[in-house]
Amino acid sequence: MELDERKLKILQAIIRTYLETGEPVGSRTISKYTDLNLSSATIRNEMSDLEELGYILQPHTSAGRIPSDKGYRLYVDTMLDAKDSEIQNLRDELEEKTGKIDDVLQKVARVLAANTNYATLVSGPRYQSKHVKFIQVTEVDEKNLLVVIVLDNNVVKNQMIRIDEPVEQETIVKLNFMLNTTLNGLDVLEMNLAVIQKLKEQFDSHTRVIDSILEIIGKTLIDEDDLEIYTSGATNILKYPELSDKAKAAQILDAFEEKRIFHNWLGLPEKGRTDESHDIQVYIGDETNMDSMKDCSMVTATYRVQEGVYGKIGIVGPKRMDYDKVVGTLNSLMSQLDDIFKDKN
Amino acid sequence: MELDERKLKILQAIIRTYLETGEPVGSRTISKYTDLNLSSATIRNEMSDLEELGYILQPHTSAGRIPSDKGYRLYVDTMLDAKDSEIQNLRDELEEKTGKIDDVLQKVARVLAANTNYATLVSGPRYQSKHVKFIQVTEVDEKNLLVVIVLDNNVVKNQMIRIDEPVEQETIVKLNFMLNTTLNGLDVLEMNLAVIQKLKEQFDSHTRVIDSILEIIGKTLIDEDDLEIYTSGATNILKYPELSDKAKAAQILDAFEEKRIFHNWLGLPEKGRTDESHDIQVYIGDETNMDSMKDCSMVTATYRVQEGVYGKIGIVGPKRMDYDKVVGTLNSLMSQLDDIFKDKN
DNA sequence: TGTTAGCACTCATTCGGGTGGAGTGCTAAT
DNA sequence: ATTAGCACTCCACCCGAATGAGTGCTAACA
Repeated sequence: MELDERKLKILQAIIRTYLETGEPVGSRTISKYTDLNLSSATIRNEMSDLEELGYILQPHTSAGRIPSDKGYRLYVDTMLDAKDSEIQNLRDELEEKTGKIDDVLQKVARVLAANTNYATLVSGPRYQSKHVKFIQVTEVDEKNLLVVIVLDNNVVKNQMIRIDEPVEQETIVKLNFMLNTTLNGLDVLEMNLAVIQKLKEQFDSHTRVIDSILEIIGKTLIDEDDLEIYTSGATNILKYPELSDKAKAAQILDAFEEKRIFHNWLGLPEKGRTDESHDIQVYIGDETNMDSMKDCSMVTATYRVQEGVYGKIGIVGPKRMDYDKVVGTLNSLMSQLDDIFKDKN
Repeated sequence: MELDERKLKILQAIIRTYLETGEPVGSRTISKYTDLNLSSATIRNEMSDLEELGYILQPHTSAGRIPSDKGYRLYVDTMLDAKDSEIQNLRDELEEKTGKIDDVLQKVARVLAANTNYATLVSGPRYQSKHVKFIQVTEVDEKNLLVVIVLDNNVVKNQMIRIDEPVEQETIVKLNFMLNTTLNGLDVLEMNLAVIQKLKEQFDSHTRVIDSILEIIGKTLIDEDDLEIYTSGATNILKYPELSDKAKAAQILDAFEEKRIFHNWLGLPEKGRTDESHDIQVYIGDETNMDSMKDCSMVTATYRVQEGVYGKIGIVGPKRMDYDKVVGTLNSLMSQLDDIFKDKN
């Protein structure tokens, strides 16, 4: 059996209708809905075929059909028109850019959630490789040294170090010089034992301080944890009856609270259709690879702050989410985000 | 009519039973439950009185009684035994103190939620007054200056400033000296125009830089927003049928997502019974002053990191939450937290 | 006078049967 | 190949009866 033109049209009609109503759709509805002018009986036959092909399924005999994951997949891959999104200019709402990128991202999540009525998440930008650009150790008072590290992506990290005995000013100056000359531009991998040994030798009287500093640098460079994820509108999922039974809702909401679960999301493989411009991906059900999301779909996009620095945006909703609108909205948003980040650099 | 001994006992029995079952409790149940050996009829009479006094209410005729807010209040104020909490040593779980206070607090929230089956929130420590202890401006590269500010509570803030033209090393040294001598120890209120004017005069060629720095300092000192609130176990509320209908649940969960709502919580007045040791407060229903919490109760405690630096811990659950256990758990936790923070200083 | 047994009454919940409607699959006619 | 018609299935809903927990009241009792 083949998926001919007509079957496609019917499948599309089924999915469209189901997206709207959230209820199983029957042959009569489709028979009226389409421009095919077919009787419900014919539709029934076709539906029977579509079911056999795995694109739709019946919750129980004598109920209408609902799209299967395979059906959604086909729909997303081949049937979305890239129609203009009717979303208003998000930019206005983002315009008061406080300069802090995390505020912007949190706001993006919020705006997106408000606009789509789905749950959203936005990951902070990830830097592909981090190098030390600048290190500075300063004495704050007799008991505290402050270590400031600037990475080549202009991210600044700092940490206090407690010291037992005061360190002379001169030593600090020397230390700074040494640190900057030896470590500058180095990746964490390149800070091998030889380099470290060399440093320690020079300051054998302050090994504890050096140790602390190296530890901080290490942490800073490999820190995976501090990858922020901003979320918004998690409770939107309660709006969709098929997700709002207690067990399912708790599972999904937990995921949004315990954002850690989404960390692996950042590494999800590309799946099916890739939107030319903004890397928009759709994951349906199990494709998300997250058990808690198995009843959801997720649309993601990637934004770039600058070359090699990117983050992701995700929208989570029921499988019957309005893919068309979401993709449109994301496209529009991404363009605007690009602009905003461009302005910044 | 007076609240005599017997009425109290009956009220207590009603509340205890209701806390367990979550369902209206009838006269017969109480008649069996108590050691009073009274018939259900007598209990009924007493209940009728208690209702008239406002301590309990009937959801509808011919249902049992449930405690009113006033009833809970009385219960919490006078009937809690300070029995030892059976909670295991939380400290073990917190022991791997990563040194970062926010990690510790997030963990506290998590442990607490797991132990109580309620939703928890923990506010980051708040500093009563902030003064500048140390400022440093450094040139990171030709286009960027880095401003590092250390407050007297050892909180470090930093921000980059873009500059159009390079600033000579000498100027920076001078600038640092000036900033530290003029601003050191000052509160934001004390940085009046005179001080600012003086600074600007000295560096009239770099007013833009000075402006940026002052702006950053200002923001740092009055920053209210960066008061972090950590939450955990929000979805626990779905476990309680009386809270898990869609509208209510969404409202409460929203509050936990949009943590901002809890900001005013930090300023809630003391209410009723104050636990001697750890400032444990119970807010019932509207007492929380948050509309979204009107069907919940909230137990809060205050922890102190050091003199004048404190934060709050809150537990949110249904009104029929197990106050006894929660207060016990909090007490135990607070002692352990105190120790942990003591170690740190 | 406080306590209790008994009784009539209320009201939420539950359960089963009946009904309507939506939908299907099959068959026969076009 | 399409369609009309029909029998059949099954969910959803409504209704009414039964259930049962609980109350308030009254009258009797110690």
